[in-house]
Amino acid sequence: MGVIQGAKDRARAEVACAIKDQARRQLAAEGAARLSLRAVARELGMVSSALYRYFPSRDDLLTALIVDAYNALGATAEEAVERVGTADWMRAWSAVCRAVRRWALDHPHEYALIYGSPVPGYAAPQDTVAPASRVALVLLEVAQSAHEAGALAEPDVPGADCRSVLADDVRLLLREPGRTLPERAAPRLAAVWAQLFGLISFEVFGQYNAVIEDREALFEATVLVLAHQVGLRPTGPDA
Amino acid sequence: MGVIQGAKDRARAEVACAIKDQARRQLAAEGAARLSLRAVARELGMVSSALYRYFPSRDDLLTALIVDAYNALGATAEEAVERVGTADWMRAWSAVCRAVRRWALDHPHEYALIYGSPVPGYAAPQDTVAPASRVALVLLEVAQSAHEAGALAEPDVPGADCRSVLADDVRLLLREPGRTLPERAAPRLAAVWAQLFGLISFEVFGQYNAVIEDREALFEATVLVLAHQVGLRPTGPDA
DNA sequence: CAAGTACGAGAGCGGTGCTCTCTTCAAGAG
DNA sequence: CTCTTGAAGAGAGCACCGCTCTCGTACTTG
Repeated sequence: MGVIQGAKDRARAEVACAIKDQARRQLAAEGAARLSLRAVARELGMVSSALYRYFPSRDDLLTALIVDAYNALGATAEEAVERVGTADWMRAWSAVCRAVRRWALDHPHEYALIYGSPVPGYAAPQDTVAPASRVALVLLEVAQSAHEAGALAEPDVPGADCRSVLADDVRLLLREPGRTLPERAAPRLAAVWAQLFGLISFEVFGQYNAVIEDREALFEATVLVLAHQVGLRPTGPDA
Repeated sequence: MGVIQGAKDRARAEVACAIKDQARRQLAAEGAARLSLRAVARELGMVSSALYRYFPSRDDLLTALIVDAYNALGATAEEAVERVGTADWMRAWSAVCRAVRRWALDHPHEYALIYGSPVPGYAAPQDTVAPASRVALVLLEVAQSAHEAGALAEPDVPGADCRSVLADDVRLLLREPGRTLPERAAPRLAAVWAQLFGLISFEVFGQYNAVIEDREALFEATVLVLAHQVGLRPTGPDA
């Protein structure tokens, strides 16, 4: 087969896609816990055993959904930053955070799948790490552009920076061509990354019920604090 | 029956406790998804139907475990602050955060049960809200003691405070006798509360895999930033 | 002592993930 | 064009699950 895959492979990919779509629909309706292979097959007019030709187990189907969810969220974040550009880094920062929150609220079960309790096993399969890091990379890109403009401040809390916390993979990533962000800024960013999702998780998972009323206002305000924590300072008037 | 419950009630409570213990053991070993009523009953030498005399459904057993987990974590936080006192509020703040993180890392599946994806239904039962707020109340207590010492600073990020985000329940709580914390400090605290658990969740749920190596160092450093964000400033030399 | 009741056992229902076998059918090799 | 090979789906079946119902028993209570 050449660049154009044969009809058979195309059909196979289409069926796999239909299975994922139906599974995603059940996921959105009932949550990951109640997602059933048999129900998916039933809805698609197949018999349950046929489904195993495409996904070797329920966990593999879930993993595929996880990868898709990471990619959907990552694409959302990337689109947000593309739409506003990084010249005004404060605006870009807020736009990305807002887009991530919006996606999470619109897809609570998919969000729970990727940022809630890890459902299958305890170690995420290797093919989830790249999609999972897309949002973080977008945040890094915003910080990078601020740094290039010389507007990445040092933290104003003493002892907030710490050395040698980064894994080697990330250290290498930071040394890639085009990346000039100092290594000591990365831990701050990683912490803020986690804090951002903590904020969103509390809202999506209902921890703010009967505590916070106007969650959007709190989110918007806190996103500014997080930007400050990374070192971003209000964009100058020339932006 | 008087204050001392009859033998029958005592036996009933003991069996219910044994069921929860066994369930907790399976939870720790396999996770909430794989917790099975039949396996619990089998391990206890009963038949599965007998278990329904104590918990009307699997979800009810899970809810009981959730309440217990919230209480265990809450007690841990309370003990931490009792051990160091609130005179040195920075030390108290770090101690509480550290204790919560320690508990989470020691009980990952129980942590996932309460701060991961909500497993049963979407609305948490009413009897979980009080246990769930114990950690937040401890953090509030630390902030309160700093405020009494006149050491609760205003945020240094413009626009970080916002009005009318609090639910009425919390507003009432803040007006209880002995509570003098200004209402505008509460949203900051709520945001930091969520951010703290975001930090811990990323570590427990493996989001920091291949990203952050020395998670403890990053946590300790970030906890200081969070304290700063609440308004806590380093305790004076007279503490 | 008698009535009532809480408890455990057991069978059973419908559902699940997953495996195995069997048939069909279409693509590629000669 | 025939023949072979392999992939796809159907169906039965296994072990397990949550949950319900019934039935004997043992204990508490009036």
